[in-house]
Amino acid sequence: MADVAAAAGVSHQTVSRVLNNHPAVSAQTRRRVHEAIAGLGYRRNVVARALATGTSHIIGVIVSNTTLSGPSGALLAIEQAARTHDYWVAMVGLQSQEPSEMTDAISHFVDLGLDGIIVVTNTEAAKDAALAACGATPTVLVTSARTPPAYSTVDVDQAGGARTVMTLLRGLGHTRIAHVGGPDGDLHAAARLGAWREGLPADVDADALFATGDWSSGSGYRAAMEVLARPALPTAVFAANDRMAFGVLRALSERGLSVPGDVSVVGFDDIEGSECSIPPLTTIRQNHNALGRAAMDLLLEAMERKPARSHRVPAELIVRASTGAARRGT
Amino acid sequence: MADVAAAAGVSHQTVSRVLNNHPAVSAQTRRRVHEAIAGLGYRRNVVARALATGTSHIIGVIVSNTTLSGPSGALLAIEQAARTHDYWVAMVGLQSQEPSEMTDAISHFVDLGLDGIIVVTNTEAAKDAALAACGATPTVLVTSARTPPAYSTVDVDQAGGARTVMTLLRGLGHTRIAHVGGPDGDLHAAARLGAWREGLPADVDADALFATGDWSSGSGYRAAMEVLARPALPTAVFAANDRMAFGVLRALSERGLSVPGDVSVVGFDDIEGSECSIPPLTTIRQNHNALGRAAMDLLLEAMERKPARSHRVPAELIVRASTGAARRGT
DNA sequence: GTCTGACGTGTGAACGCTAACATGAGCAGT
DNA sequence: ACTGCTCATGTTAGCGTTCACACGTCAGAC
Repeated sequence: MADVAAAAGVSHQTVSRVLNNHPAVSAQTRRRVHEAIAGLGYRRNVVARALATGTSHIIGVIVSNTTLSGPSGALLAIEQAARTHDYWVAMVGLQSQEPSEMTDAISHFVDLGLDGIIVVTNTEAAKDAALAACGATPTVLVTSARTPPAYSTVDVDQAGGARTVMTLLRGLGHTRIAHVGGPDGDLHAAARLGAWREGLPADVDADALFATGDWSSGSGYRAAMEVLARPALPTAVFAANDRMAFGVLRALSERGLSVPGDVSVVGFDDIEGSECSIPPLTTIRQNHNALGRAAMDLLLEAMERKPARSHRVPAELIVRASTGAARRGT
Repeated sequence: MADVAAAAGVSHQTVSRVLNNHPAVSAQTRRRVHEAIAGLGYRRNVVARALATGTSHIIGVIVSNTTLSGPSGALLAIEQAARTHDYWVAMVGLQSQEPSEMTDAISHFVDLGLDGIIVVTNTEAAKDAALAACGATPTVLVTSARTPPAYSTVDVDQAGGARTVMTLLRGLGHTRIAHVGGPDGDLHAAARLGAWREGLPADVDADALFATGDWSSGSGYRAAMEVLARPALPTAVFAANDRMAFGVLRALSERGLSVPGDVSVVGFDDIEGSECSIPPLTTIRQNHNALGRAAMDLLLEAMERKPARSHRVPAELIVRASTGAARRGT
């Protein structure tokens, strides 16, 4: 910067003013400085600027379970939204459910002097660890967990999406609707499970229609096989995510049951490939881009010390060929 | 830091030495400083340290097309590998194929004073833009592109994987093997296409057995429908990725052709869900973790100014139910 | 003609750390 | 007793910005 100042015949402070678009610089000086910058190929040192201002224009994003399409889609959408606001993203993908890993990641981000942090998490424990560690750094959570009112949150309307599924299936005449749920402790799994149970007729034995998976397609296959081995066959299966729904489709296929003729199947997420399963899968689409934009907007508000608020992104039902009317008499 | 120094009754420099595990500090002083640090809850300012040392312990990762499972899997694996070496990751997901977007991202990373950059890209243009912008910052490319010898590269052995597929199919007696290729300009698509063409018997008309997609399952479906509409049916289809293979499976199912009875199908990537397609998909597994570890190792070497070298991660054939012997007489 | 204010610019310190050198104590060898 | 070495620690000067303030200059008002 000193070189630029010398080349333009001004002080380093004037160069700084030009760089920051400070109004009190004459047009002529401004031009001379710009020429000197271009001539010397000068680039401002971002680290020194961060040290002097205490602001880095970088936000941190922490995602809990990156092997899933949901969190990783959210990460990428957030990064995209951040960049449209001229923020850059540092990220950590947690490998375990250990709260300590979350704590370490957050406190490193705080040390780094990041302008803000967005935490994408699906468990209460991870959320609590994040809030305990984030201190005064503006933080937004992408989660379905309840949070103290001081923190903004964003999530896709999980329960609403799941209720839409149940409304669709009930409207098609289904009553014995099985559910392949996600893992215990996962808040999305819990929200989808809750909506399923509430959408079931009161006289149906929910426990007999329920099995649990770990989000993987293999676990969906096994869960479906387990349910199909029980006395009363379901007429529809609502899987808590598309991958498990793939496993359900395969299980039904192997058992010689047609979809949707014998059994209807619904998933959740609308991942790539759902439109080309056999048959194409009815599912709930999560709008990651809207989620990412909302998270970034709320973080910007938090950085301006505006009051926290929460935003819920609606889920969209995508009806494909895997759902049809319930068979009479079953 | 001055407070800690005062509390421990030493100079700030001694505190710095303790923090950096400098040997020339007596055990007693070291203990007193540690106590003072704990007592005051002191945390070192990472930005100031970066300014003083010129090193940030952060690496940048740029991924070209984050909507695909490959690049996003690579990103997450790299992040994981980086953290085991005590490096943190700043990331950018490019939204377009514009070289200028790559250039902007890289030059911002350079400005940021990152210790190194890893670029995950599948196109020549993006690779060239990256190399033009990275300057003196150590850079490793995750790509199949040819690069100047000054740069280390890592990739999964695309051609080798695709050759394995052809060997398998030929061994099962297939000769009319169709290929659903990836988009033009994509280097992975080109490598897989090349291996397919070379693995075909000389007297088979390759053009009649080829169609192109854009990696999406829908495009795989359309490409398969196009090939199936031609006079001579293939006995096997090799799709350039699993998602397009899903589309192929659906197309075959709708045309009433059984898999693998009438037609065998092979994909590439082994994405989640491939084990539960109908039928489960034979495919090539890409080891993202090995890729990420190798990329990080090479970057560490580059940061130490060691000579560049390249590493190729082997691809693994996963045989599932979608492949079987070719029908006699077809 | 002096005062006032706005405007453009320069000066010094500060941000919080580390690198390089300086200092001083302790000890062994001559 | 003096030299020379090692070891532990302190002192000073940066790293490259921005911030707070001081300083001129010029216009307009009285």
